[in-house]
Amino acid sequence: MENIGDEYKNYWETNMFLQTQELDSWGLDEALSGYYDSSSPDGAASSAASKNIVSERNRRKKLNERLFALRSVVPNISKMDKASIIKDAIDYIQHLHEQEKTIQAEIMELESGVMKKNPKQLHDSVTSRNSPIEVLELRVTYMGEKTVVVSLTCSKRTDTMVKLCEVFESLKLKIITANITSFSGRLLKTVFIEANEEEKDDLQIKIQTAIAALNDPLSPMSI
Amino acid sequence: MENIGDEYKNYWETNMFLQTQELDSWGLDEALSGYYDSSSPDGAASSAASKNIVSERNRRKKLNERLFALRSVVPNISKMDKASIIKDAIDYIQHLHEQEKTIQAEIMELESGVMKKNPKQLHDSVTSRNSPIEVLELRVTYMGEKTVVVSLTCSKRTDTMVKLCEVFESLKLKIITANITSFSGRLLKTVFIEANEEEKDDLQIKIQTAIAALNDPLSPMSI
DNA sequence: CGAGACACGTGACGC
DNA sequence: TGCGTCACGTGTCTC
Repeated sequence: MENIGDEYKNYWETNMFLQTQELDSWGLDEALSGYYDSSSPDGAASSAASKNIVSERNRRKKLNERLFALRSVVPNISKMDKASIIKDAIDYIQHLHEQEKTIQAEIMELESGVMKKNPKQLHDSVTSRNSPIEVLELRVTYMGEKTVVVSLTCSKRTDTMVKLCEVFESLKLKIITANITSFSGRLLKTVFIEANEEEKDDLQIKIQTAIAALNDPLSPMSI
Repeated sequence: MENIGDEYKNYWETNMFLQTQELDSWGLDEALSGYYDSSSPDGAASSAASKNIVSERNRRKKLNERLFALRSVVPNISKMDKASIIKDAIDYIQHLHEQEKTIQAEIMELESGVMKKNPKQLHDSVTSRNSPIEVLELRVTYMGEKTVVVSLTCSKRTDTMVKLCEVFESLKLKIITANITSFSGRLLKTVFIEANEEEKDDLQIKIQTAIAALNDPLSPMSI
């Protein structure tokens, strides 16, 4: 009688995440509810209990759908925990807040630079060390045949493409083929690298630290 | 025996939201757990059951704290429903996404607006003296709809990709979308640029001179 | 009174 | 083996 719970187990922990709509297999609830209410001979009470059960079920279902929707709008989600999903969402919102401030500062700088008649000064101040790389997603996958694919998405800022290339150039990897494409304010870089499966995680760490070090040269991130 | 639930009721629906930390009034859990387990005579089983109970309690508590924290980073929250909190968070994140796109478009416009009058050398220190860019093919084509496509092939050397990006970055073009792919010692860069047909030839000259200037900064190639 | 929202204890499942 | 996570049914409160 607990098999319904089992289905939901699969909902959370296996790979059927892409059809969150069609697990509406609750049609036999009414029949079951009568079975549970063996202590109360009153029909009205059992009806109320079943109502409560199905209502609660719908509430939980709605909540899970909401949670799943929240997960879908937050990039870079690692763990599928309910708590982790909410935590990642919080971190992401705070990240967006910081990013908004950064971008607005950049806009202010650009505007104030336009006001002045000195384009040289403007460009130097903007180019020097502003607009860090904002990584939106970083995915490192082992594809077999000793090849690892790195897929990186970030927002397009000033010199972002240059810095991105510098990062991968500095890591001295065995790059098979690389590709950068830019669209609608985004930058997507895909790199095929010759490496074993064990080097995958290490590679991801390396890339992250390299980008972090480039964004903030002051901190001694070099392990 | 259900008074604990009552406290939590107040936690959600009254005004004690500001002390989400100090409702640690679960100290008598162990004593109660033994009471609940009246069906199992085994002491070890009751211990396990109580462990599960307190663990589950902590899990729920953590989840509620997370949800509360999520609520605190999302402005303009009207309803206190769990589902509504998550929904508002989703809407807020999507709102931030749209806003980010708008602002980035604004930045792009601002940057391309600066490009108008800037005869001075942009990057005075590109440095890197070795391995010049060896252009194998440069094709500039007008595609209609005010778009010009630049297709450039060169041999892959050290930092070639970086330099290539720098070149196009320094020209301050209205780039619609760009793409670099590397294969078998070659580098192919494709750039879609917003420009009229008349600017086509001028564009080709600009790119050639920029690359030449980068390869040999000593010669006064700057128009 | 019912409808909705919540916390609780419980059994099950995976690591 | 425990430990963490989950969905479930239930009792209780508020509107």
